[in-house]
Amino acid sequence: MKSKTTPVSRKTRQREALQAALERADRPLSVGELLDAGAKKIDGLGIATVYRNVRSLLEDGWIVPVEIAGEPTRYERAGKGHHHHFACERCDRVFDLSGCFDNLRKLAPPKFRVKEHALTLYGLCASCAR
Amino acid sequence: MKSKTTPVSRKTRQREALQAALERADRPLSVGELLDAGAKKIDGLGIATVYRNVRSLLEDGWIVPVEIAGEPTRYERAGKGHHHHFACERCDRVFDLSGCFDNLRKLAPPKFRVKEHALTLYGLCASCAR
DNA sequence: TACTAAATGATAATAGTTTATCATTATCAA
DNA sequence: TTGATAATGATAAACTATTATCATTTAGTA
Repeated sequence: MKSKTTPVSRKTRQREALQAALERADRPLSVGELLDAGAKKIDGLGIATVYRNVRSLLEDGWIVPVEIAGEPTRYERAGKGHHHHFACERCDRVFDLSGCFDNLRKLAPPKFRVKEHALTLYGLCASCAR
Repeated sequence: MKSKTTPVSRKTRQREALQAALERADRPLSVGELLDAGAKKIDGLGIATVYRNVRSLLEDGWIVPVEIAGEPTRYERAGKGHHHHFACERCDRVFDLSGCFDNLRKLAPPKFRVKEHALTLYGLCASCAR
Protein backbone atom coordinates (compact mmCIF):
# COMPACT_ATOMS: atom_id res chain seq x y z
CA MET A 1 0.00 0.00 0.00
CA LYS A 2 1.19 3.41 -0.98
CA SER A 3 1.14 5.92 1.85
CA LYS A 4 0.21 9.34 0.55
CA THR A 5 2.51 11.99 1.95
CA THR A 6 1.33 15.52 2.40
CA PRO A 7 3.03 17.66 -0.25
CA VAL A 8 5.53 20.20 0.95
CA SER A 9 3.90 23.61 0.75
CA ARG A 10 5.81 26.42 -0.82
CA LYS A 11 5.93 30.08 -0.13
CA THR A 12 4.47 32.02 -3.02
CA ARG A 13 3.93 35.69 -3.72
CA GLN A 14 0.20 35.02 -4.01
CA ARG A 15 -0.09 33.26 -0.71
CA GLU A 16 1.97 35.89 1.08
CA ALA A 17 -0.11 38.70 -0.40
CA LEU A 18 -3.28 37.02 0.85
CA GLN A 19 -1.83 36.48 4.29
CA ALA A 20 -0.70 40.09 4.38
CA ALA A 21 -4.20 41.23 3.46
CA LEU A 22 -5.66 39.14 6.25
CA GLU A 23 -3.13 40.45 8.73
CA ARG A 24 -3.63 44.05 7.73
CA ALA A 25 -7.41 43.92 7.75
CA ASP A 26 -8.70 43.89 11.28
CA ARG A 27 -11.89 42.33 10.05
CA PRO A 28 -13.02 39.15 8.28
CA LEU A 29 -12.60 39.15 4.51
CA SER A 30 -14.63 37.32 1.91
CA VAL A 31 -13.08 35.52 -1.04
CA GLY A 32 -14.05 38.48 -3.18
CA GLU A 33 -12.40 40.93 -0.82
CA LEU A 34 -9.31 38.74 -0.70
CA LEU A 35 -9.16 38.68 -4.46
CA ASP A 36 -9.46 42.47 -4.63
CA ALA A 37 -6.87 43.01 -1.95
CA GLY A 38 -4.47 40.46 -3.39
CA ALA A 39 -4.86 41.73 -6.94
CA LYS A 40 -3.40 45.06 -5.87
CA LYS A 41 -0.13 43.32 -5.13
CA ILE A 42 -0.25 40.42 -7.53
CA ASP A 43 -1.15 41.34 -11.04
CA GLY A 44 -3.49 38.77 -12.57
CA LEU A 45 -4.28 36.96 -9.35
CA GLY A 46 -6.85 34.27 -10.06
CA ILE A 47 -9.92 33.42 -8.04
CA ALA A 48 -8.95 29.75 -7.92
CA THR A 49 -5.71 30.66 -6.23
CA VAL A 50 -7.63 32.56 -3.59
CA TYR A 51 -9.87 29.57 -2.93
CA ARG A 52 -6.91 27.22 -2.82
CA ASN A 53 -5.04 29.34 -0.34
CA VAL A 54 -8.10 29.92 1.78
CA ARG A 55 -8.53 26.18 1.99
CA SER A 56 -4.94 25.50 2.91
CA LEU A 57 -4.85 28.34 5.43
CA LEU A 58 -7.96 26.83 7.00
CA GLU A 59 -6.28 23.43 7.11
CA ASP A 60 -3.23 25.02 8.67
CA GLY A 61 -5.47 26.62 11.26
CA TRP A 62 -4.10 30.02 10.29
CA ILE A 63 -7.54 31.41 9.56
CA VAL A 64 -11.06 30.56 10.69
CA PRO A 65 -14.36 30.96 8.84
CA VAL A 66 -16.82 33.65 9.84
CA GLU A 67 -20.27 32.73 8.66
CA ILE A 68 -23.07 35.25 8.61
CA ALA A 69 -26.55 34.37 7.45
CA GLY A 70 -27.24 35.29 3.85
CA GLU A 71 -23.64 36.36 3.28
CA PRO A 72 -20.71 34.59 1.69
CA THR A 73 -18.29 33.13 4.20
CA ARG A 74 -15.59 35.43 5.39
CA TYR A 75 -12.24 34.53 6.94
CA GLU A 76 -10.11 36.02 9.66
CA ARG A 77 -6.92 35.24 11.48
CA ALA A 78 -7.27 32.43 13.97
CA GLY A 79 -6.62 32.86 17.67
CA LYS A 80 -8.47 36.07 18.23
CA GLY A 81 -10.47 34.64 21.10
CA HIS A 82 -14.20 34.69 21.57
CA HIS A 83 -15.88 37.60 19.86
CA HIS A 84 -18.79 38.53 17.63
CA HIS A 85 -19.38 40.55 14.50
CA PHE A 86 -21.04 43.60 13.10
CA ALA A 87 -22.30 43.63 9.52
CA CYS A 88 -22.66 46.98 7.83
CA GLU A 89 -25.75 47.05 5.66
CA ARG A 90 -24.36 49.74 3.43
CA CYS A 91 -20.73 48.92 2.65
CA ASP A 92 -21.24 45.22 3.25
CA ARG A 93 -18.14 44.97 5.39
CA VAL A 94 -18.02 42.87 8.55
CA PHE A 95 -16.23 44.08 11.67
CA ASP A 96 -15.09 42.41 14.83
CA LEU A 97 -16.74 43.26 18.10
CA SER A 98 -15.08 42.68 21.43
CA GLY A 99 -16.87 41.42 24.46
CA CYS A 100 -19.82 39.16 25.02
CA PHE A 101 -22.43 38.29 27.58
CA ASP A 102 -22.17 34.95 29.27
CA ASN A 103 -25.85 34.85 30.15
CA LEU A 104 -26.92 34.29 26.57
CA ARG A 105 -27.25 30.59 27.16
CA LYS A 106 -29.99 31.26 29.66
CA LEU A 107 -32.33 31.98 26.77
CA ALA A 108 -32.48 28.28 25.99
CA PRO A 109 -35.10 26.05 27.61
CA PRO A 110 -33.94 23.93 30.59
CA LYS A 111 -33.44 20.62 28.80
CA PHE A 112 -31.54 22.14 25.93
CA ARG A 113 -27.78 21.86 25.94
CA VAL A 114 -26.11 25.00 24.62
CA LYS A 115 -22.66 24.43 23.18
CA GLU A 116 -21.99 27.67 21.38
CA HIS A 117 -23.63 30.80 20.12
CA ALA A 118 -23.36 33.37 17.39
CA LEU A 119 -24.33 36.99 17.68
CA THR A 120 -24.35 39.44 14.82
CA LEU A 121 -25.26 43.10 15.00
CA TYR A 122 -26.52 44.81 11.88
CA GLY A 123 -26.57 48.47 11.01
CA LEU A 124 -24.20 51.12 9.78
CA CYS A 125 -20.50 51.19 10.51
CA ALA A 126 -18.77 54.39 11.62
CA SER A 127 -17.94 55.40 8.05
CA CYS A 128 -21.41 54.77 6.73
CA ALA A 129 -23.34 56.14 9.70
CA ARG A 130 -22.36 59.75 9.11
CA MET B 1 -50.04 50.69 -22.68
CA LYS B 2 -51.35 47.64 -20.92
CA SER B 3 -51.36 48.00 -17.14
CA LYS B 4 -50.49 44.71 -15.49
CA THR B 5 -52.92 43.92 -12.70
CA THR B 6 -51.91 41.71 -9.82
CA PRO B 7 -53.57 38.33 -10.36
CA VAL B 8 -56.28 37.31 -7.94
CA SER B 9 -54.84 34.64 -5.70
CA ARG B 10 -56.82 31.50 -5.17
CA LYS B 11 -57.20 29.20 -2.24
CA THR B 12 -55.69 25.82 -2.98
CA ARG B 13 -55.30 22.61 -1.03
CA GLN B 14 -51.54 22.87 -1.40
CA ARG B 15 -51.33 26.39 -0.06
CA GLU B 16 -53.62 25.60 2.84
CA ALA B 17 -51.65 22.50 3.75
CA LEU B 18 -48.45 24.54 3.84
CA GLN B 19 -50.06 27.23 5.94
CA ALA B 20 -51.40 24.59 8.30
CA ALA B 21 -47.92 23.11 8.64
CA LEU B 22 -46.48 26.50 9.48
CA GLU B 23 -49.24 27.15 12.01
CA ARG B 24 -48.86 23.79 13.64
CA ALA B 25 -45.09 23.86 13.87
CA ASP B 26 -43.96 26.18 16.62
CA ARG B 27 -40.65 26.54 14.92
CA PRO B 28 -39.27 27.79 11.58
CA LEU B 29 -39.48 25.30 8.73
CA SER B 30 -37.21 24.96 5.73
CA VAL B 31 -38.48 24.37 2.22
CA GLY B 32 -37.56 20.72 2.64
CA GLU B 33 -39.47 20.45 5.88
CA LEU B 34 -42.44 22.19 4.30
CA LEU B 35 -42.38 19.75 1.42
CA ASP B 36 -42.29 16.80 3.81
CA ALA B 37 -45.06 18.18 5.98
CA GLY B 38 -47.20 19.16 3.03
CA ALA B 39 -46.71 15.85 1.23
CA LYS B 40 -48.40 14.08 4.13
CA LYS B 41 -51.59 15.90 3.27
CA ILE B 42 -51.18 16.49 -0.42
CA ASP B 43 -50.15 13.46 -2.35
CA GLY B 44 -47.60 14.36 -5.03
CA LEU B 45 -46.88 17.84 -3.74
CA GLY B 46 -44.13 19.39 -5.85
CA ILE B 47 -41.12 21.33 -4.67
CA ALA B 48 -41.89 24.17 -7.07
CA THR B 49 -45.27 24.64 -5.46
CA VAL B 50 -43.61 24.95 -2.08
CA TYR B 51 -41.24 27.60 -3.37
CA ARG B 52 -44.07 29.47 -5.07
CA ASN B 53 -46.20 29.52 -1.96
CA VAL B 54 -43.31 30.49 0.26
CA ARG B 55 -42.69 33.42 -2.01
CA SER B 56 -46.29 34.56 -2.06
CA LEU B 57 -46.68 34.10 1.68
CA LEU B 58 -43.58 36.24 2.12
CA GLU B 59 -45.08 38.89 -0.16
CA ASP B 60 -48.31 38.72 1.82
CA GLY B 61 -46.32 39.22 5.00
CA TRP B 62 -47.81 36.02 6.38
CA ILE B 63 -44.39 34.48 7.02
CA VAL B 64 -40.93 35.87 7.60
CA PRO B 65 -37.56 34.34 6.72
CA VAL B 66 -35.31 32.95 9.44
CA GLU B 67 -31.76 32.87 8.21
CA ILE B 68 -29.08 30.96 10.02
CA ALA B 69 -25.49 30.85 8.82
CA GLY B 70 -24.65 27.78 6.81
CA GLU B 71 -28.25 26.60 6.81
CA PRO B 72 -30.99 26.87 4.22
CA THR B 73 -33.47 29.62 4.98
CA ARG B 74 -36.37 28.68 7.17
CA TYR B 75 -39.73 30.38 7.48
CA GLU B 76 -42.09 31.05 10.33
CA ARG B 77 -45.37 32.86 10.93
CA ALA B 78 -45.00 36.60 11.00
CA GLY B 79 -45.94 38.68 14.01
CA LYS B 80 -44.29 36.61 16.68
CA GLY B 81 -42.44 39.56 18.09
CA HIS B 82 -38.74 39.84 18.78
CA HIS B 83 -37.10 36.53 19.52
CA HIS B 84 -34.10 34.41 18.66
CA HIS B 85 -33.36 30.85 17.65
CA PHE B 86 -31.73 27.64 18.72
CA ALA B 87 -30.27 25.30 16.13
CA CYS B 88 -29.93 21.65 17.10
CA GLU B 89 -26.73 20.20 15.71
CA ARG B 90 -28.09 16.69 15.74
CA CYS B 91 -31.64 16.76 14.38
CA ASP B 92 -31.02 19.94 12.42
CA ARG B 93 -34.23 21.52 13.64
CA VAL B 94 -34.45 25.17 14.61
CA PHE B 95 -36.46 26.29 17.63
CA ASP B 96 -37.74 29.61 18.81
CA LEU B 97 -36.32 31.14 21.95
CA SER B 98 -38.16 33.72 23.97
CA GLY B 99 -36.51 36.68 25.58
CA CYS B 100 -33.52 38.79 24.70
CA PHE B 101 -31.02 41.15 26.24
CA ASP B 102 -31.33 44.78 25.32
CA ASN B 103 -27.72 45.51 26.11
CA LEU B 104 -26.43 43.62 23.11
CA ARG B 105 -26.10 46.80 21.12
CA LYS B 106 -23.52 48.01 23.60
CA LEU B 107 -21.02 45.65 22.05
CA ALA B 108 -20.77 47.93 19.03
CA PRO B 109 -18.23 50.76 18.92
CA PRO B 110 -19.57 54.27 19.70
CA LYS B 111 -19.88 55.58 16.14
CA PHE B 112 -21.61 52.49 14.87
CA ARG B 113 -25.37 52.59 14.47
CA VAL B 114 -26.99 49.31 15.46
CA LYS B 115 -30.32 48.68 13.79
CA GLU B 116 -30.92 45.05 14.56
CA HIS B 117 -29.26 41.92 15.75
CA ALA B 118 -29.42 38.17 15.40
CA LEU B 119 -28.55 35.66 18.05
CA THR B 120 -28.41 31.94 17.49
CA LEU B 121 -27.61 29.32 20.08
CA TYR B 122 -26.22 25.99 18.95
CA GLY B 123 -26.24 22.68 20.71
CA LEU B 124 -28.64 19.85 21.38
CA CYS B 125 -32.38 20.23 21.75
CA ALA B 126 -34.28 18.53 24.55
CA SER B 127 -34.96 15.42 22.49
CA CYS B 128 -31.38 15.06 21.32
CA ALA B 129 -29.67 16.00 24.58
CA ARG B 130 -30.69 12.85 26.40
C1' DT C 1 22.08 26.38 -12.86
C1' DA C 2 19.01 22.64 -13.62
C1' DC C 3 15.49 19.70 -12.16
C1' DT C 4 11.22 18.06 -9.80
C1' DA C 5 6.96 18.95 -8.35
C1' DA C 6 4.00 22.35 -6.07
C1' DA C 7 1.37 26.47 -7.30
C1' DT C 8 -0.83 29.26 -10.54
C1' DG C 9 -4.42 31.04 -13.88
C1' DA C 10 -8.07 30.10 -16.97
C1' DT C 11 -11.94 27.73 -17.27
C1' DA C 12 -14.92 23.66 -17.07
C1' DA C 13 -17.44 21.19 -13.82
C1' DT C 14 -19.96 20.46 -9.63
C1' DA C 15 -23.22 21.25 -5.89
C1' DG C 16 -27.09 23.35 -3.68
C1' DT C 17 -30.79 26.39 -3.90
C1' DT C 18 -34.16 28.97 -6.32
C1' DT C 19 -36.65 30.42 -10.54
C1' DA C 20 -38.64 29.79 -15.26
C1' DT C 21 -41.19 27.08 -18.58
C1' DC C 22 -45.14 24.70 -20.09
C1' DA C 23 -48.72 21.41 -20.54
C1' DT C 24 -52.31 20.07 -17.40
C1' DT C 25 -55.44 20.65 -13.48
C1' DA C 26 -58.49 23.03 -10.58
C1' DT C 27 -60.46 27.36 -8.54
C1' DC C 28 -64.20 30.43 -8.56
C1' DA C 29 -67.15 33.99 -10.53
C1' DA C 30 -70.85 34.41 -13.75
C1' DT D 1 -72.22 24.05 -15.19
C1' DT D 2 -69.12 26.60 -17.76
C1' DG D 3 -65.25 29.35 -18.96
C1' DA D 4 -61.18 32.18 -18.02
C1' DT D 5 -57.11 31.82 -15.86
C1' DA D 6 -54.44 31.01 -11.57
C1' DA D 7 -52.03 27.14 -9.62
C1' DT D 8 -49.83 22.85 -9.98
C1' DG D 9 -46.19 19.28 -11.04
C1' DA D 10 -42.27 17.91 -13.65
C1' DT D 11 -38.26 19.47 -15.18
C1' DA D 12 -35.06 22.55 -17.43
C1' DA D 13 -32.55 26.54 -16.49
C1' DA D 14 -30.32 30.05 -13.77
C1' DC D 15 -27.43 31.50 -10.06
C1' DT D 16 -23.95 31.53 -6.65
C1' DA D 17 -20.23 29.51 -4.44
C1' DT D 18 -16.71 26.22 -4.66
C1' DT D 19 -13.82 22.49 -6.63
C1' DA D 20 -11.48 19.96 -10.46
C1' DT D 21 -8.71 19.93 -14.62
C1' DC D 22 -4.65 20.93 -17.09
C1' DA D 23 -1.10 23.34 -19.42
C1' DT D 24 2.27 26.57 -17.77
C1' DT D 25 4.99 28.91 -14.32
C1' DT D 26 7.80 29.03 -10.39
C1' DA D 27 9.77 27.72 -5.75
C1' DG D 28 13.25 25.35 -3.59
C1' DT D 29 16.86 22.17 -3.56
C1' DA D 30 20.54 19.17 -5.31
